[in-house]
Amino acid sequence: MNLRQLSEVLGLSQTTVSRALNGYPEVSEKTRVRVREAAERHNYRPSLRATSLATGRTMMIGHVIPLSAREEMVNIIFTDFLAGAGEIYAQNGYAMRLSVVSDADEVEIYEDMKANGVVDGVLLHAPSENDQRIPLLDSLKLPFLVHGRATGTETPYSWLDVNNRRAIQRATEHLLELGHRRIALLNGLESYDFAIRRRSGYLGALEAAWIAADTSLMRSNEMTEPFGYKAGGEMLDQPNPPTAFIASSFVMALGVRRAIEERGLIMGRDVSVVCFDDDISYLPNGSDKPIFTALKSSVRAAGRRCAELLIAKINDEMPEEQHEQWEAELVIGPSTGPAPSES
Amino acid sequence: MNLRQLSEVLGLSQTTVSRALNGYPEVSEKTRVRVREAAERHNYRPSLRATSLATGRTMMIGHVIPLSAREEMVNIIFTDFLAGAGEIYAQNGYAMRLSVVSDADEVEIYEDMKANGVVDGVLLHAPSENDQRIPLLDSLKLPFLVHGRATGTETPYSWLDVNNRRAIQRATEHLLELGHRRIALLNGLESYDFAIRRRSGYLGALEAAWIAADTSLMRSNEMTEPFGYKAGGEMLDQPNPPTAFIASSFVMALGVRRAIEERGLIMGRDVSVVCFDDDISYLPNGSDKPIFTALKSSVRAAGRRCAELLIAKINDEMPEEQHEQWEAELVIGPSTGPAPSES
DNA sequence: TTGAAAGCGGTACCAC
DNA sequence: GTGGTACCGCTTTCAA
Repeated sequence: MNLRQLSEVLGLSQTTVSRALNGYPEVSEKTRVRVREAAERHNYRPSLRATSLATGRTMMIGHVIPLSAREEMVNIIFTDFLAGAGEIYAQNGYAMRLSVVSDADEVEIYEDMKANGVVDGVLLHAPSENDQRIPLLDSLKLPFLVHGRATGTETPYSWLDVNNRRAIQRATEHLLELGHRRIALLNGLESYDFAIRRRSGYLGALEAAWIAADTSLMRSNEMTEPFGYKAGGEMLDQPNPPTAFIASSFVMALGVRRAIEERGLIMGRDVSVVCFDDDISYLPNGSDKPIFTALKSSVRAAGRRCAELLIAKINDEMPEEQHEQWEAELVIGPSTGPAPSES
Repeated sequence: MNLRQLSEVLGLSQTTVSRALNGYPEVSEKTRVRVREAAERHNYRPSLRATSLATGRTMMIGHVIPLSAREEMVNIIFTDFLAGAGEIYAQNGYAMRLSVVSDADEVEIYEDMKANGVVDGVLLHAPSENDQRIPLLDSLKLPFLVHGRATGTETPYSWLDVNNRRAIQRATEHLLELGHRRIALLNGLESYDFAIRRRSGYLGALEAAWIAADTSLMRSNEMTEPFGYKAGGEMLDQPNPPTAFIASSFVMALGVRRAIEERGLIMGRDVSVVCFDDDISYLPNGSDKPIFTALKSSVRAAGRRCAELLIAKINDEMPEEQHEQWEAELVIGPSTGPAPSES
């Protein structure tokens, strides 16, 4: 049943039926009621295809997942963030359009989206330093919101980010207070802005404690378990191994844990591991070691907030660029482990 | 630049330009080349809004995530499965439409999708026993493919599923061979078909070994870390505790691990834990215990295959319903742990 | 081989 | 308050 058929059934014009259904004020109340009932009775649903052609709006929000960044994405963004955003989208009549795209097409896809007119706005994930997608989206006049930030970008843009720098700084300070002096950082790919900020927090805390950074204790790569295992193991096999690790993600921390246990070392006694993750908060904590992780609910809330801001933007309800920096809901504990043995 | 403008520039009709661009044979080769070049030069991109209204196809595939099943979804489906499906979609010009929906709207959303015409097909996740969505989608004539199976459904439908029953049966047999007699099952919600199959595999292995199932060793709930922790702990505190656990997901296994360690028990010596997960394969394995888990790559492949089948279905290239049951790529090892101590 | 014109199913301007 | 009608931008029949 389409609009024409419905209007014929009612003996009204398409115009009137359309207006009645969309809440225009000039329709008389009795007509509106009659139309609503008929629409309900005939199970009328307007075609979104037609509506979007006529109005230019698709009620879709684009999320682009570059193929190369899959590992990062899977860790950082997917699941809770998307679930949170999806809830808000649903409440506002939007749906999420997810496209996995090979890196070569990364630039073109935004131009396509604009020209095709398949989305009303875009949510940008995992920006890199001076991310080129931001000026691109800006010039395309496609409303967008960045989850994270891109240092070095002069184009004004709205973003929402967790305070990555402070989170890792606190983690480092925490380990320093426990007496650790050789603290390793297993970071995500430092082409991503969040990883740069995390490193900065790590370095800041060390500097404040008058400890020189040791590059043999700093590694950066895809945030996977195998990398945590490999890098962690190599560091432990060094002449002067670390007594504590800060992992940039949960799965990395699992890898480190495996490396530790394989060498007959005891987590929390010989080596401490701390991790920060936007996504999963389940760091196994039976043994005597610190936990340091953002909560799932915090990420979901971030997804919700991003969605709200983006929708406001699409509806032109945002007068100027908005920026929100969140403190991660960090958890430390329950037991923090002893100081490292003197070496 | 739209079709009309392009055709004016070329001094051709919209018809010819459209045909040239869409590879219709009746266009002369020189015209086609000329049109292609002009389209390229003017950066012409056809509006998907208009195309989909005209053709009735949207090049979108719907995935529905019920709000209540979020936890399950996040574990089972999201990430690798979606990434795999997304790759295939992209290769074929499709995109994924993800909608998070409250449970009350679960039925209506499919009717909406059909009437709205926003998707060309639907991928169904986490079916329950006798899932009502299957006859619904069938009657709506909306092409769909089920990831998983729904026992008790008489409507014919295409599905792709991992062999959940055999996977858990093998896990159980494995623990039995190690000498375990009190093996606990922490299952997902048994309203889901996969959970029913897993339980069946567990019971089958016990029965074959002439061991009576003990309901105090069987629990079913959302597959979260807290549930694994709680249920695992309660079982361990029983007068006659289990010597081994089979967890239906990775995060559940982490919860069990926490419960074990909190009680001063040693993983792999006092208690063994085995888990099966479609998603994450990072069961920490430093200590002496069995690992039993499906691989990430296997799930990604499943996503790809599902997408392929669904696209074939949408394009009417599938003569009859297709069913594929996959053996999970299971990993056992590296060390299997000793037999439980006599009690 | 090319073109004119009628859809697809709505929205919104302009009359009445 | 209601209706006629010209779009939105592409596909597709039918005629030339």
